[in-house]
Amino acid sequence: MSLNKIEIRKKKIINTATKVFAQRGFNEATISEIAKEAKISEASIYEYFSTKEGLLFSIPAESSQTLFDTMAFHLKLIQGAANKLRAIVFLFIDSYRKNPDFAAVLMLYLKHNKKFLDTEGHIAIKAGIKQITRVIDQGIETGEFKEDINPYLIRSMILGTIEHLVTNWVMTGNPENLEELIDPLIDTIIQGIWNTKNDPGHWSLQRPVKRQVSSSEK
Amino acid sequence: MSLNKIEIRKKKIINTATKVFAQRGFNEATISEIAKEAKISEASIYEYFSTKEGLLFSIPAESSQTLFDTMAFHLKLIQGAANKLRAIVFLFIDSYRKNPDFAAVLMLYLKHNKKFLDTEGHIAIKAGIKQITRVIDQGIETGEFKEDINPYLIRSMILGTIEHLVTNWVMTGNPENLEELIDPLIDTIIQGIWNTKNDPGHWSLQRPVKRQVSSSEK
Amino acid sequence: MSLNKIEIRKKKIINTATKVFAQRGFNEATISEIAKEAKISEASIYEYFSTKEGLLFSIPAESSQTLFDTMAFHLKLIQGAANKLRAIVFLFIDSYRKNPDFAAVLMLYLKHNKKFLDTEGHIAIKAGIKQITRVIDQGIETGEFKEDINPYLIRSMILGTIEHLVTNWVMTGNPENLEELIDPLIDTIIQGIWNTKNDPGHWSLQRPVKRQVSSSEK
Amino acid sequence: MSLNKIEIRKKKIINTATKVFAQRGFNEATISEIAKEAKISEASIYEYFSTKEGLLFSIPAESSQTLFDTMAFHLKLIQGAANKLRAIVFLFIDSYRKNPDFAAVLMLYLKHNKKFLDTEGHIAIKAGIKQITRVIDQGIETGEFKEDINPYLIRSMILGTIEHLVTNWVMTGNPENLEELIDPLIDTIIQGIWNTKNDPGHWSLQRPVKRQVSSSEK
DNA sequence: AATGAATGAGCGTTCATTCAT
DNA sequence: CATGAATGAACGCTCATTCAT
Repeated sequence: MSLNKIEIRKKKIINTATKVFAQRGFNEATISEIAKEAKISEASIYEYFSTKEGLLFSIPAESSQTLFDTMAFHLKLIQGAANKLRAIVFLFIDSYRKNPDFAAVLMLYLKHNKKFLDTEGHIAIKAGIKQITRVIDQGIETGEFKEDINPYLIRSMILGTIEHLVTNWVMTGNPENLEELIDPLIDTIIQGIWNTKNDPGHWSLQRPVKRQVSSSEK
Repeated sequence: MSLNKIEIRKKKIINTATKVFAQRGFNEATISEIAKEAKISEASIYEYFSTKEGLLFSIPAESSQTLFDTMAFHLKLIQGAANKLRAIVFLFIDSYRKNPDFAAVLMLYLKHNKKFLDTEGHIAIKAGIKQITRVIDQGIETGEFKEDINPYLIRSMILGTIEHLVTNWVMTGNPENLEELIDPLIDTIIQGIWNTKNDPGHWSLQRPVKRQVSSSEK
Repeated sequence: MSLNKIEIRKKKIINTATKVFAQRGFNEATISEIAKEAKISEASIYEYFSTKEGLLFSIPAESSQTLFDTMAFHLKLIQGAANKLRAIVFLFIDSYRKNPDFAAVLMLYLKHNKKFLDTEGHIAIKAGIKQITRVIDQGIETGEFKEDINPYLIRSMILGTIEHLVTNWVMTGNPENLEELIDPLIDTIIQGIWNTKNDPGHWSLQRPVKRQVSSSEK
Repeated sequence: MSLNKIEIRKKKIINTATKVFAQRGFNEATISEIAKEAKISEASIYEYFSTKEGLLFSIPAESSQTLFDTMAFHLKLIQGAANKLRAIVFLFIDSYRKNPDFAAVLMLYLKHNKKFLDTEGHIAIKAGIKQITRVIDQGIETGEFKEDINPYLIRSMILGTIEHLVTNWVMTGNPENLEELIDPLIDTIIQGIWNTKNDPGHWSLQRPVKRQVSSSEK
């Protein structure tokens, strides 16, 4: 787990770049600025990253991997597609809340960059996102969710809402308490896709289960 | 309705800029490129728009106004908050589908630009978005929607999902048939917020109403 | 003496230009600025003056002529080269003091412009300056001044000192009381060139004569 | 005394800029021209000087310092305020004659630039000029000069005349033999301020002393 | 491996000037 | 005659990137 010298320098550059990009904007930020802040020469940055955009694209690699690994780990422990979806939403939002600079870079400079699509970092993200689709598919198979729902749409609703909320948050500082929206969000979606034929009860009855998940995420 | 010569030139610049920004990206695009494409001198562009970014920020003004005016008009004709929400989603997506370059500029270069927030154009957009909140509030008041829903969240779900879908569409070309997602999207959300105490029936029963609205939107 | 409409417009442009050039600097000033201030269109300025620099070069024409005409008039009334030189210095400094914007333009933007040398305006100035040389030559001929002085040098001392003082004044505001330096300046120079062989007395003894000249200049 | 590589480059830029500004004029000259002439990239110029005007303002720093240091050195060796003033005039004119490009830049583009007043280079010049005032004050104290002369005026006469002569020279090429005006200039001024009460003799009797100073300045 | 120094390449922007009305 | 509108022609300046040490 210990990083060698090179990895440490690389990490320092990425962390500094994340911070500088988030605060000043990608285009406004300069390599010289990042170098100065990281106390590393500009030339050295180019030892590790081939271009300024390459540096930007390297930012999500690790953080995303960590998030999606954590996600995979938890999903195994949780029963039921609905509960799993809730965990996913929670983990996403929690991760962004804890890394606001990273969230800003992701939401403002990566998610809308066509060149990012062909990137290592984006592939990792796509893989992570597939976990959502898988959970939805699972929910349909087990009869938890309606048969006729469109998994791509549901996934887009989840991601889109999160992105919208987090983007608003990094841009304006609102809403201050992102986490408070997790339960209502997931409730609304689950209720919209819940298969009442198999289970006429309401999703909200299963809250206790969710609470446990929630507390285990500390 | 007829535009004078200056207004025509201004419009031509905005239209060309929209196209060029959409195709080449805001930073990659140059004023010289826009000028050449619009067959207008670079200097003339600066007669009308003080900076390149100012030109970018001027793009949404008119289109947005048109969209939100149309929206206000239709909302008056439609009964029921649920039906109104559906119309809103339809109008948004339809408008983006018909103006892909504008959609691209909005989704990729405006929505994530902090400086845009202080802009005339953004104020117009904010006013338009308030219409959504108003409809949701209305739905709660009339008992159509549950009492305990968070209007900000519901609005964010609607906008976030649309943004996510449209962004994907302008970036990758998928999904090709955005419109097909309108019904399922609105169904899912309405079902999530439908007040079953007052109306145990399902939203989906009201489809015929929606269909009419839909066809009237041509 | 009455000016026709065209001459009035021309004069207004020149006066405004003098003011704007003095306050903002020749290069920093724009034609648009002058046009706005003079409430005349930019294009109209080009009706009267072929280029921005041409406008600058047109500024001294009239003022200089007036100054040198006044000078010629007074010189005829005054007896003695020394007294005449004093009158000259007085008239120069007085004229600059009364037209600070003109003085600034002359000292800061005309006197050091090589292109100005070939100009109508400069020819007028040269003619005016010749009056100084003529007075010095006269003083030598009449035996008032030493035989071996260099008229070009004496003229340069007079002009150079005035230019230096006035330049300082327009740039910094000091010295506030330019007029107070007229007497000491002329005293020092005259004493330096006074022919003591013919008149062992001192120039300063002739003060009463100067005083009269001075009061006649009101 | 040996300059490192960077200092050499900086010096090369300043020298080239001095030449180009002198020959083409400050506004007409372009950075690209200077870069080409100095065989250094335009960007490199901006490594050392933040703006074109900053480059202009950096020109006098060194040359002025050298002149004023030389001046201070010689003034210590020379007896008598009058002799000292002569040395000062000589050193000024000699320095300009040997560096005509520098003289041109100083006379045409620096001395009349308000922004230059706040500059490092101007502060050095002011300090140098104070030496003149000091010598004049000294002359008054020792009784060499009259008690009632205005040191500021005398200093202005010396500087003004030099500036006028040098400006004429750099603009038109005349007078070709500036040095020949040194003696008459200083004679005239000294005679104008010489205290005949203490020393009824004439300044011109002291010529032999001056001659020695003069020859030591080669 | 690390960096100080150097630069190529380009772009937004400004105005003096012109022209059609 | 007067001008609103249009533009040609430059130029200063910035950085991402490279190179020599």
